[in-house]
Amino acid sequence: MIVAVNKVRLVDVAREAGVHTGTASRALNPAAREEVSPQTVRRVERAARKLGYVPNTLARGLRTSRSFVVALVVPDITNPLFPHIVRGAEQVLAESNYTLVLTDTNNDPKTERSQVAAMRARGVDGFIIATARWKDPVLDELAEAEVPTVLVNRRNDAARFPYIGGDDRHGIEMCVEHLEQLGHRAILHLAGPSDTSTGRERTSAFRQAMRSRRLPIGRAVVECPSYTEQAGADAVNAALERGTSFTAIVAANDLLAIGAKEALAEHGIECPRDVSITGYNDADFMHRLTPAFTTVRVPLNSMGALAAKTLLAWMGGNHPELSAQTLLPVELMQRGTTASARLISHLPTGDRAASGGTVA
Amino acid sequence: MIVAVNKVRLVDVAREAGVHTGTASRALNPAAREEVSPQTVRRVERAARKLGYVPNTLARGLRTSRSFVVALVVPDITNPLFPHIVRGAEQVLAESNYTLVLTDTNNDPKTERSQVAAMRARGVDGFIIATARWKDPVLDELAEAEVPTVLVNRRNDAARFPYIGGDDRHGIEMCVEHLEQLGHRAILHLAGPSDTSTGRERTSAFRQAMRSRRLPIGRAVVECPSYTEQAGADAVNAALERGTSFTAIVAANDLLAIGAKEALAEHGIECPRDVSITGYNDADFMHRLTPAFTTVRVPLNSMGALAAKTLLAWMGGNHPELSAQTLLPVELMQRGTTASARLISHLPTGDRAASGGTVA
DNA sequence: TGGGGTGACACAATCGATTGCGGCAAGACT
DNA sequence: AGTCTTGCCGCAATCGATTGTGTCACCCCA
Repeated sequence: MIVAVNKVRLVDVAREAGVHTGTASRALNPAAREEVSPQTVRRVERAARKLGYVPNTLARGLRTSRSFVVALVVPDITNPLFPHIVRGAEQVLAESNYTLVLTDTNNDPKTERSQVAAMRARGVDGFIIATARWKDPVLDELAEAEVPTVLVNRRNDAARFPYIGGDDRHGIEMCVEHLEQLGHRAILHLAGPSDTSTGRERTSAFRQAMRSRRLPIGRAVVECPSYTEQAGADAVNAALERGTSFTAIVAANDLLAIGAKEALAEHGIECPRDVSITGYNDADFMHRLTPAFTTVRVPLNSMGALAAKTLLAWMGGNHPELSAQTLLPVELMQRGTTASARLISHLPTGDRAASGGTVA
Repeated sequence: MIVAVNKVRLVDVAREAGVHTGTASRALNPAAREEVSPQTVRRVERAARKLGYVPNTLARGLRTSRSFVVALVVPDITNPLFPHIVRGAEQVLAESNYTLVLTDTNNDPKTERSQVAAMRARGVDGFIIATARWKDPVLDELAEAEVPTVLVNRRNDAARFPYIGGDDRHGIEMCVEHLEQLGHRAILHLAGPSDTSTGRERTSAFRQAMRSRRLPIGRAVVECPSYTEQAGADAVNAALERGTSFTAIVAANDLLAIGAKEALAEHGIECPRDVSITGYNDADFMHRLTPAFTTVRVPLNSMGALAAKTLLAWMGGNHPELSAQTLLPVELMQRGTTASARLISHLPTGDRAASGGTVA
C-alpha cells in the first residue's frame, strides 16, 4: 500500500553504467573512490544522476552500523529554553551531514526511557541529552553501552559524559551581587527541582554567594518541584504564609520568576517597588514584559553548537575526556524588575503580626 | 569504534529457545503469533526477555519498508507557534507506537528540500509538513511519490494533501468586527508573506471583512516579507511615511503586531490610546505583555493532534480525501491593545502636511 | 489401510548497500 | 622472456529481520 521510497537502487545504477554493484558503490563513495578508475567514476556518477538515485539509508546503516543521525532529547519543547539549543546543534550537525532528530519526553522519565530505546534500536549514532536528571538510570545505561552521548544544560551525578552548560554559579553570584549593591539583604531563593543539576547548582551557588557576603540565609531557600509559573507562585505564597520576609527574590528560572511576580501582585506587593526579582535564562520575551525582567542570559545557541561539536568529535573517533564539564559564560541583563531596596517589610498587613521574620 | 546498539540478535533468541529464527520472529510478532504454538511463543518470549533482546529497527525496516517514524517539518522551532503543534502530534503518534522526529528548516527552501530527502531515504512512513509555501515543489514531489503527507498550519496552492489549520477567515473577520464595534474605520492590515497560505488567506479575509462593512481599503494592506518583529516595524514605518492614516491595525501574526507596536511607540503613538492592534496566534506570552495583546487564539495542539490522526489513518490504509481541508475554530481574545477609536489622525506632526490620507 | 487435511516449524530468499578477497591484464623490472 | 607489481573490477558474504514455500508428523474418516 505504501510505495517504495525510491524505485532506483544501486543495481540499477550499476547496470546503467555497465559495472558491478560493488564498483558502483565504491565509485559513489568518496572514501573508496580511488579504488576505481576515473572514467568509471564518471560513468557511474552520470548514471546515478540520470536515474535520480538516492541511496537507501536503512540498508547502508544496516551494513555499516552508522546512520548519521543524532538524537536530541528535550524535556519540553514548549519551554522557550530549548528551541535555541536545538538550533545551535542543528546548524553544526548539518555542516557535517548529520541529521538531527528531536524527541520530546514531556518531562516524563518513562517516556524518556522509551524514546531513547527507540532511537537506539533505530541506530542513531549519538545522543545529545537535555533532560538529564540528577539520578538518571537512562544515562547509566547509555554509559554502559558506550553510546556517544553529550549532556547539555543539565548534567547528572555520575560525570560519565561530557557536559556543556552555562556558568550557573557565576550567574547566580551576579544576581546576588547586583541585589546586594541595590541594598537588599533579605533575599529569597526560588530553587529549581533538586533532581536537576541546574536546581542544585544554582541553589548551592546562592547559598555560597549569600554566605560570602554575610547575608542571612535562614529559610531563604524554597524549593519548587518544577520549572513552572505555578510552582513559582506556590513557593512565594508558601514563603509569605510562613512569615518569611524578604525584599528580593533570586529565581532559578524565568518562569518561576514570572509566577513569583504574579503571586506577589495578588498580595498587593509590587515589583520592583516593593520586591526586586531576578530570573534566569533570559527567554525571548523577558525583555518585553513590563517591567522588563532582570535575568541571566545563557548562551543557549552556543551550548547546542558546542554539544554538537563535542559529539561529532566523539563519533569521529576522538574519545573525549568524559568528565569534561564545559561552562560557558553568562551575562546579567539588568532591567526593570530590580531596584533599590526599601526598608519596610513586605508582608501583607494581616500577616505582619504572625511574622517570625526568619529573614529579618 | 562504535559499539553495536545491542549484541543480542534474533538468532540468539532463537538459539536460546531452540527454534528457528523464522519461528522466533513469528512468535514475537503479535500479528503472526497464531502461526506458532502457545508453548513455543512462551519459550521464545522468555528467551527474549532473558537476553534483553531489542529488535533492530533498521533491519526490520529494510525488509518491511515500514519504520514507524513520521517526520514533522517546521520552518523555525524558535517560533512559539510550532512547539504546541509538535506536542499535539507527538502525543497522538506515541499512542500508536510511532516515533516523531522533528526537523527544522530554518525557513530555507533548500534546507527543507534536503531534510525531506534525507528523511525519505531514511524510510520515514509519512510527513507532517508545517513549512508549506504557496508554490512548493517539495510538496509536488511528495505527491508524485505518493508519500503519506499531511499539511498543518500552512497549505499550498495544489490541494493534493489533507490540510489542518485554524479558521483564518473567521479569525480575521472577528478582529475587524471587534475593531469596527470600537468605532474604528481606518484599519491597516499587516499582511503575512504572500508565499504562505496564512498570509494570503488572512489578507483575503481582511479585504472581504472590510468590504462587507463598507470600510475603506485603499492602501490599507501592507505586505510583510516575513513573520518577524522587524518586518512588522518596517511595514508600519512604510505606511506612516507614505502618509496612510489609521486608527487600528490588524496584524497577520503576533510578532508583526509586536513590531508594529514598537515602531508606533518610537513615533510617540501609543497603543491602545492612539492606535488599536490585534495580533494572531496568541503566543504564550502575549497575555503577559503590557498591555496584554488582543489576538486570535488558534488551537495549535489540536491541529497537531488532528494532523497526526489523519496521517495515521492514511498510513493505516485509509486513503483520505486528499483535498480535505479541515479548519478548526479559533477564538478572539479581547485584551488590552484594542480600545475605542479616537477621532484624530495619528500621523506624526511633521508628516501631517504630506499626508495624502489614503484612508481618510 | 490409505488419501487428504492441518498445525507447527524449518528453510531460504529477500530487502539494498558495503567490503574483503581474489582474479585478470597491463606495465615494470631483472 | 619470465616474474612481480599494481590498478581496476567482479564475486559473494554480510548486516538482522521478515515471510512465502516446503516438509513432516499426526489425525480424521472412509
